[in-house]
Amino acid sequence: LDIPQGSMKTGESVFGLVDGNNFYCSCERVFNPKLANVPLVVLSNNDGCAIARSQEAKALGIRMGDPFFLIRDRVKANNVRVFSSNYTLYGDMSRRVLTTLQEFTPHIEAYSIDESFLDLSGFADKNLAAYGQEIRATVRQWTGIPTCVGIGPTKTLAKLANWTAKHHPEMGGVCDLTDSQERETILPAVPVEAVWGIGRASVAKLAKLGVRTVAQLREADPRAVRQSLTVVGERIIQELRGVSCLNLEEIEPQRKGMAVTRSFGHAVTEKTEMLEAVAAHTTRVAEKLRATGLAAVGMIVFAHTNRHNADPSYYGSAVCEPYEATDDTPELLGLAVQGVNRLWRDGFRYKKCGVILPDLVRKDERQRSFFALADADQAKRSRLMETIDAINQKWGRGTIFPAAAGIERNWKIRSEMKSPCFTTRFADLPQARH
DNA sequence: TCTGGGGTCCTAGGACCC
DNA sequence: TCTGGGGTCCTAGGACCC
Repeated sequence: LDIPQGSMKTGESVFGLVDGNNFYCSCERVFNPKLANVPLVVLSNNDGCAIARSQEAKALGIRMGDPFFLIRDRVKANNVRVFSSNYTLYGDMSRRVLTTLQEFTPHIEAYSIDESFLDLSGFADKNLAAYGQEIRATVRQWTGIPTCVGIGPTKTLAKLANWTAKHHPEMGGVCDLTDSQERETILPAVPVEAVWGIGRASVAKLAKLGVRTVAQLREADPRAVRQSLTVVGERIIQELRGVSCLNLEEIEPQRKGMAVTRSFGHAVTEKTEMLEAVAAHTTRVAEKLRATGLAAVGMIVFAHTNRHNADPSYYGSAVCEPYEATDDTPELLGLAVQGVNRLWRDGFRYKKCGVILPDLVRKDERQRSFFALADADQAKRSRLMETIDAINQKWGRGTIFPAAAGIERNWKIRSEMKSPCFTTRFADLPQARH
């Protein structure tokens, strides 16, 4: 059986998946008790779409990704509390949850901002469901974040267990699918779209094969499924059968690409504004590079118009390459300006722009070039960048920045309903009384 | 009568995730 | 007026090599 990625193990592995409930909404509730038990949504960047909804908001029929301006009436009528996203807060709360989970097992994969896989293999003689309850209760008490815990012999089954716990409140927030008898009662009732890795397109393809439930997918012929869902689909079947194909990734692999892209708060028609925005995004992505010890081999600058309206449409992009891989802000800014000059077309109403670094290398392993700056000059530039990063670290992001990134920033995203950074800024500390 | 065999690397596009 | 942002993986096909 040709199943790359990870080694195949059977039997003794046990995975736990801890997932924050409506995570961003829960973060907002931790420091604002008035938000308990009321409908609440958190919006995407630019206050565009609903990307997190409390149970009460879900009950009102507000769906993931609903554009805010389309649900505004329902929001008003039902007094739904609305927040712009506050990633500083959510990131810090995520870190607190992770720290708490480390009390329960040393082997953790931080899978996303609100989900972690736990290796529970050594706990097989314990009552796993009871251990799951202990985890939930501790995370709740120490961080204020409610979670659900799914447990299974493979990552895919742990994910499915988590889904089950979320959809069956009577289970108390924990579902253990390590027992195959338990799986027999649950899997036939779960629709195939609940499976990790099965999206819209795969649901349609599986329907043609007559596969609608998770139990049917597990019993399906792996070769037939591979025909339409590739090796990914075949791996899912094995995982559902309890054959582990996906390992716990405790060490974050080196990332392969990096990007900073944003919509504009208002349509941009002036090239100077576009240059500012691209420069600001480039400045940010360069900081991210240095924070991770990486350097960019190339850069794609892009800008495009609004695809949702009748404005004349234009998608522009330009590829730029430095002499050698770099993490230097001024050098990347030079490339970005080149990019804008090449892609800009007068007369369009631009909606979004961004900078993508598709190929990254470790800076200390980069291929050197004859044509780059001399080493002594590079060392000076590195010290300058280190100093700027240190100042911005100490006094807050954006304390000093290249003038090219603009002062007024009329193009900036909307973020009109943002909560304070309760846990990361002294000025924003929550008050117990006024 | 009528053109080999075995590779690698790169890219675009599709699909999926949170 | 108004619709997010940042990632990963897989495959097919083209280009190229000997």
